[in-house]
Amino acid sequence: MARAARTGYHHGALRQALLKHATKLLDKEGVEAVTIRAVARAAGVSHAAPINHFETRNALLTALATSFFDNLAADIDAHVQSADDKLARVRAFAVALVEYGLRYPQRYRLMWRRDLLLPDAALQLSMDGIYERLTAELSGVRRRHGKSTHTVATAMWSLAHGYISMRIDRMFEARTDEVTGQSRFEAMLDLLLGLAS
Amino acid sequence: MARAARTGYHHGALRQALLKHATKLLDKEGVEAVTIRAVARAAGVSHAAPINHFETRNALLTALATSFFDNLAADIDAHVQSADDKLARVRAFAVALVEYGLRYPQRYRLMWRRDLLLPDAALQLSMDGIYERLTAELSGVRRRHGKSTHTVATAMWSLAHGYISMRIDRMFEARTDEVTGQSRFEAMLDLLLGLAS
DNA sequence: CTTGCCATGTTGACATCGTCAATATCACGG
DNA sequence: CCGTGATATTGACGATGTCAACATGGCAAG
Repeated sequence: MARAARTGYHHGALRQALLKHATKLLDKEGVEAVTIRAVARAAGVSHAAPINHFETRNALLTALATSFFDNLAADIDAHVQSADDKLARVRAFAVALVEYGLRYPQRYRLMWRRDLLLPDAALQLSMDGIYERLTAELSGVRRRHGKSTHTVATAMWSLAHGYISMRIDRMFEARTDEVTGQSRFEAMLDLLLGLAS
Repeated sequence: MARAARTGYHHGALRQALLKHATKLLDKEGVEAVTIRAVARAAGVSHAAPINHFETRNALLTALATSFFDNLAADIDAHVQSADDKLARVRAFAVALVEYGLRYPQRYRLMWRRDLLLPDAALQLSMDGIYERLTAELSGVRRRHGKSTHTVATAMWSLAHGYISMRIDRMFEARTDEVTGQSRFEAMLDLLLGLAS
């Protein structure tokens, strides 16, 4: 299985092709454009062919989201590894998350569309992996306050997720004063981590 | 106009009725269930009747979201007014926001579905009103750090929005240790406001 | 080498949706 | 008393997800 060329009737590697075209459609036109039929058209197969590889549209979207979580995890690892200081690793985690969200807004949105994603072991695993990376990094940092690691993790996660969501939805567009973009987020992170100057 | 009883053919107060049934449908089954036809059925009119009051489905959803933002603003005002201390008012703002989001998850989700909401002056006004309340409360609070009011506002907003979103999507479900719910969020807020014990 | 099985594709159908156009009803102002 | 404009209805169209019936052909067992 997983052949490369199509034999005329059978495609040969439809699953991969579907995921590729679905991602392209998602990035370009948003999740609404990722219909089974549109993806099938893009791959040059009949409208019902995808059902052999993804039982429903939501199953396709779930597979997509899983792959995005894995990509994000890789990005995070790369960022974190290139930081020396323990605190810098924590910041690198958050920065990687924000960068991914702002770079691929449609993917990021899909990743949290609980109403579209099926309960799925693989997806859950990929998601949990990210959160575990965060708690792992945080547990190594000394704290002056009495909050638990989970509290700090939840706070950082919420801050980053909220910031990304609002930026994607252009909520801050009209009221950015001097500081914007990455440095804006890092200033917020300083606040949370008690590093405010 | 805005009569009460239906005359047999004409409804009399369809617009109100549509919004009421749409809200009920939304709370019960999510935004996907809020179709023009379903709302029309609930109101006991034909499938195309709503078009006289809302040009498209998204226009209906936009009107819904606007009313929710107004309700939220009222909730916030009530919470904030019952606090004496300036800092307590800021905390009351955040708590009101979180309470609303967790109380009406489907409404809260819809309020941020930029892909479903039309660019609309009334909606924008209602949204902006909320953010302005936050900056107004924040500008009265003394700060030890050098961050601007906007930075703190953005941070608080992001933290609350992220927390609500993740709670709605049950992201923290599996990993809540001792502290949960409201007190969990308040602990996070302490962190951000530099009140960590 | 042959044969038959079954994963993979195709075709056609159905219900549902948003939206539009044509038509019907009726409350109210002239 | 009448007709006109706002409001409802009916019917249609194309798009969608999904299912069932059928076609194709790669591959493994004989």
